[in-house]
Amino acid sequence: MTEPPASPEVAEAIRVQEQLRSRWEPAAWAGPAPRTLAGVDVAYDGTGEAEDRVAAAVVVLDAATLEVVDQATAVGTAGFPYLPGLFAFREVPSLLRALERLTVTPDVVLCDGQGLAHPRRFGLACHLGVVTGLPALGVGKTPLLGTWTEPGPERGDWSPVLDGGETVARMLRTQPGVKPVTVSVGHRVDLDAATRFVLAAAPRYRLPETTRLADRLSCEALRAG
DNA sequence: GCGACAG
DNA sequence: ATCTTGTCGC
Repeated sequence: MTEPPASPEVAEAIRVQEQLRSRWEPAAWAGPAPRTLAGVDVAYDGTGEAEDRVAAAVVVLDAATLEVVDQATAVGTAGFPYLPGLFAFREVPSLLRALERLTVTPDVVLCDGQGLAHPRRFGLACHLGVVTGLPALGVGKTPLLGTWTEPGPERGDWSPVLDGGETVARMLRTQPGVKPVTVSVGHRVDLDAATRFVLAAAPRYRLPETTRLADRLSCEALRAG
């Protein structure tokens, strides 16, 4: 309940986070299957300083064929240090600049990190979803918090991630016998829909193609820029 | 009090 | 996130 602010910047970030949270929309995915799925990721030069050089990338894929239909990048400075729980303040600014350079508006954004599976229920996927107004979900390699049991061994098997008595995410097996990923609600997408979208985007590998392509593009942009 | 801690 | 060789396997 209490969060001892380590600095004025941190206290302000937490305040902004709780302010944005009031604009969060939990609405279930009601529309037809998305036509496009976007993946976003950020590559870094340093190890967690506010001065680190960054390269943000967004890749838009056709949801049915997973072919790239658009992509964009933006290089700059992080502007905020890496602090668990305040990750969005490090990635969102440059991600917004990359998103502005797209020529198409994606139907759903798959973020590399958490959504509701966050200490204040407002991780990167919620934050980016709210500020862009786009449906968003979180797909992480490792959970930030919560407890869970090992999901079944088949692709599509999942188990709930609980925190404080509520389900905040799912550990989802995207490939048989491979370590599960963490899927959580971001904005305007429910957990069932988020699970479907992640599985659709990960037909071959553990991580969805959206994440893999955005990761590759961001690394290239960092080296080039 | 101590450790853990998305990328 | 990033630093990094070889190695096991389809």
